[in-house]
Amino acid sequence: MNSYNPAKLEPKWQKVWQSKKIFAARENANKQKKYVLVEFPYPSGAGLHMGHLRPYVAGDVYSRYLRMRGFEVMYPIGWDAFGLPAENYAIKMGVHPSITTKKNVANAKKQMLSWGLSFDWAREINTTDPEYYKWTQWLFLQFYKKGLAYEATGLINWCPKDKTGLANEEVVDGRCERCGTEVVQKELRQWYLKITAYAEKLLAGLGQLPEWPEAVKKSQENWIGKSVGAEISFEVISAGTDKAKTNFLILHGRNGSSSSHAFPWLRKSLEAKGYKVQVPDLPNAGEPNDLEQADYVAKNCKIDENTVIVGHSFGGTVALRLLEKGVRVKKVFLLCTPFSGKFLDNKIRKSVTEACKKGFDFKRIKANASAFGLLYDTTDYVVPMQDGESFSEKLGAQLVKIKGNEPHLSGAQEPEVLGKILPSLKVFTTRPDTIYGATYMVVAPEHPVIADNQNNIENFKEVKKYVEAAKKKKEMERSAEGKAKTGVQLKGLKAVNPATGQEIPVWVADYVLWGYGTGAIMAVPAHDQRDFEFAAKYQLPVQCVVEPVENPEQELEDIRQGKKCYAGQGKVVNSDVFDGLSTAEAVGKMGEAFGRLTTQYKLRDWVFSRQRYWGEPIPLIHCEDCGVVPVPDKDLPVKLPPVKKYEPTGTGESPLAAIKKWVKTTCPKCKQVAWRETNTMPQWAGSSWYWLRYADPKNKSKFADLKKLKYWQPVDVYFGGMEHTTLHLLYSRFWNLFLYDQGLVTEKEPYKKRQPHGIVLAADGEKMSKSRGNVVDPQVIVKKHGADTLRMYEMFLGPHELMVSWNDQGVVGVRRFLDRVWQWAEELSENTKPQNTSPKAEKLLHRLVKKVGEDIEAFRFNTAISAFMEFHKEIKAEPISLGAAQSFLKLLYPFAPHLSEELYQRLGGKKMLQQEAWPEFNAALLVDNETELVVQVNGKVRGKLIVGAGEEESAVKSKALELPAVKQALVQDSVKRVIYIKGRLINLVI
RNA sequence: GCCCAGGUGGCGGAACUGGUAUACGCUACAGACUUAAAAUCUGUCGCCCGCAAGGGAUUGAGGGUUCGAUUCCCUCCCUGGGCACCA
Repeated sequence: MNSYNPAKLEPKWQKVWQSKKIFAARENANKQKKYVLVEFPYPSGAGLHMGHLRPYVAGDVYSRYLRMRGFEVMYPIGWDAFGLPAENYAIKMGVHPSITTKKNVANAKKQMLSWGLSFDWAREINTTDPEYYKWTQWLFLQFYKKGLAYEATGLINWCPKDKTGLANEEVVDGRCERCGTEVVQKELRQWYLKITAYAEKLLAGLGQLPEWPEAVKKSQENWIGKSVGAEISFEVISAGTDKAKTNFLILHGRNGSSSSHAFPWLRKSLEAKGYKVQVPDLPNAGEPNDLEQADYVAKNCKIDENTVIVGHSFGGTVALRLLEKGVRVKKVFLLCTPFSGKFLDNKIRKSVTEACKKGFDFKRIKANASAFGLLYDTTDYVVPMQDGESFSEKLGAQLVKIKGNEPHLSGAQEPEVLGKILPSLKVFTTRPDTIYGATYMVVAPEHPVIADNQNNIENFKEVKKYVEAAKKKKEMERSAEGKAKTGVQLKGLKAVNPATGQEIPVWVADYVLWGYGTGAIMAVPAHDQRDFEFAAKYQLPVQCVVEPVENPEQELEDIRQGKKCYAGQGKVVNSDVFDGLSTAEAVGKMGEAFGRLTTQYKLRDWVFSRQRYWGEPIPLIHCEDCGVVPVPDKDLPVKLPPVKKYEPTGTGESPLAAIKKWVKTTCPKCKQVAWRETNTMPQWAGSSWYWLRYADPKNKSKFADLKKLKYWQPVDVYFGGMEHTTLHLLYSRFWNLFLYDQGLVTEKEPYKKRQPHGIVLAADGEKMSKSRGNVVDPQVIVKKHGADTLRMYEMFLGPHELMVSWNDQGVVGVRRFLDRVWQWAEELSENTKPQNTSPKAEKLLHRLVKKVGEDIEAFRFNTAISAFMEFHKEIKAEPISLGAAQSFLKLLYPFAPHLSEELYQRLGGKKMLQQEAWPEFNAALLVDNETELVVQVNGKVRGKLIVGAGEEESAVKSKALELPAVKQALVQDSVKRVIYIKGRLINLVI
């Protein structure tokens, strides 16, 4: 008899399986498909660890099981190989990351093969392979072409150690998710993916994923952070003087007049607020001349340094000519003013185009006004948005895109315009129903209203000091201080509560975040805990406008008097015509009355560029004339050039920027000299679509063939870790939803079921780490006990989704079990006399078939393994037929494939186990005809009875009453009630 | 603070839909085999009282529903994870 020698037989079967390609997946129209996915690893120098093993083995057990159940199973694997470790190694040792990667991949693959994983290696992919990242780049360009990839300069999270920008999702507790270095804010030009455009779809999609764990869905929901409320503008005035001095000059456009468009309404609205307004009728409005009109205005209107010019369309051109002439004003608003002289409707407007062609002296213009406002209509069909962008660049002013009541902002009323031209603070609130209780306003330290009003803020020095201190505070410190709120009043500024008309103070405080909503709030101390604390500290007034409906009288009095904050729902009071409404009704009504209803998300756009070498180059070209131009499909991939130094510059430029020869290229549009984008993509890029590539990994003309995608999509089960919930899992859903909208994939949601797994801790209950010296190397276990033991113990440790502690001593339990199975089967194989399975063994086997099948489908691997052990203990001395023993091996196969395969052959199996069918169970055999029944008196166990399965209550009762223990218990009382559960128990109640 | 898991022997954990709590494995102890040890096999093994037969309490704590609760409900405590001054 041979003894069990996994070191010998495991490599043998691994070779056979590979050579016979029994794990290859094909598009087979006659079979139902199953797509089992595990997160592909980063091939690190340290090799794969226990954390990788857990999901991979789970996926393997499941895949092998499904194949035996007759499904066409795809279980693919690949390498997420861009990333910092290889790059950092390159910096240190000068070895190209691709070499390190290749070496590490070879090693990890060896490990995977040694674990007996049934991957389809023909579909292996590698994100660093140009044939792969060609399509990552191509997909990026699809985003770009749809306006979902954009370049912007802004404060971003910057890791000083890795010297690169990070996405919001990569910052954990103010530290770099990868290296733990404290993240700083840095002003940089970056590429963004507009994931916010998909916030609603990403949220709604969660509702269509019943097989996802609640925890994962909740977490994504939190991260997206939707809140419904209203945006409301509060007019801002500077104390006393300013309002009287400011005056408005409104200039109409071509074919306009003082009585056309929204001009009469605007005049009335402004005058009602106490401003002086001039709206001249300009000469030759039909075919206007900008210079002539500017002269006319200069002669006929009163203009001083407190004048705000509002120029609509061509009126804006006239306004700029006025400044060129040397007229000094306070501010100029350009409303849909043309720049290029080209129009969206392609009509000819000769006078306008000619005026544009003259160009502008922006230096002079900028010198003659202290501020510019650019208001452009998103529904305009005449003046392109591009014109607004051009002005924005030339004037250094922010372009504000609004949606007018009529296109080209030509409605009879344009409230959005009014809101913008009056100095105002916009707030977002989820409680517009409490607006009558807004007794002060707070802006974030970064809010531009502070810099804009430098001259109007009396205590500007103090404010500036506060703002600078706040900016220095790291995120960490802000939260470490807890809820202690600080702030400074902007003295000299007042806001007007649009509901009450009252003037209220404006404060700056860092409890208001620049990154959320509008960076400004209306503070309602009576009904918001944070505002209440702040008001208490700085003695600001508290005005109760909501009363709870059900609270006891005592508390109600405190709330009414503003002594207590009440943030709940209730009845609206002290709110004029809205009194008596429920807060729920009032949210909508008051939101619409004083602003507009809108929705906010916590989700931020995804910072998509990294200033590092080892990533996919962003396939864009910067041309002086054509702007940003995508690299044509035929020129993809943009390959990483060889470099001498991998070190990031640290200035915010990627190491690629130093490769002059590579950077310099020609513009695909105009063939002039142009420059390549030197940023690379984040590591998340390659994994945002990899599961699609598996369906068609060798395709040279497409990222994946739609027919093949249709067969394989969606992923049926995706095994992976909790740590990717708001990273990879969110990002890849975003890419998939986008591709779905482009008709490039067939499913809205990529993963039908998500199966998370608990992390594997060391024996000491700590995380495995080199520094703690508690790492268990899977290869050591393979060497000592074999892969089958490793796999089974890993599964046996505990429920797949819970965290478990590896215990080296525990491994032997599984090893002993496999040893016993081996002995048992060997003895059977040597027994030449055929025998019949005993009824007991037969019954237990059928139970095992049912149990193991159910457990695998529910990913309860640990209890399936217990069942094997129990079964084996029970039957090892029973007579058993060859067929029954083979069935047992079929069940064991997904867990311990090598041992099962070997023994199956020795017991006369003809095919590979993977090609055999999963055993069926006979339901009739599962029923017991005699059962052990528990006899209880008042719920306490007093004895046991063996009775027939169908036995009636009366018969069981009389048998039960005969039991001595029952008799003893019944000495003094009589049975009042009998509860009889067939096959379970009889309970005598006395 | 909010949301989501979870809390069962010395340890990892099991228990279907409310029906014998502690399956399976580890550890420990005893025995067999051995010159001896390892390996293997057999047995014992949650707690308290008891020589034993037997009895009692017990699934984080307290309360409730029920003939019966690890399981359902309420309050609280603890551990892990997520979000966190999100207006």
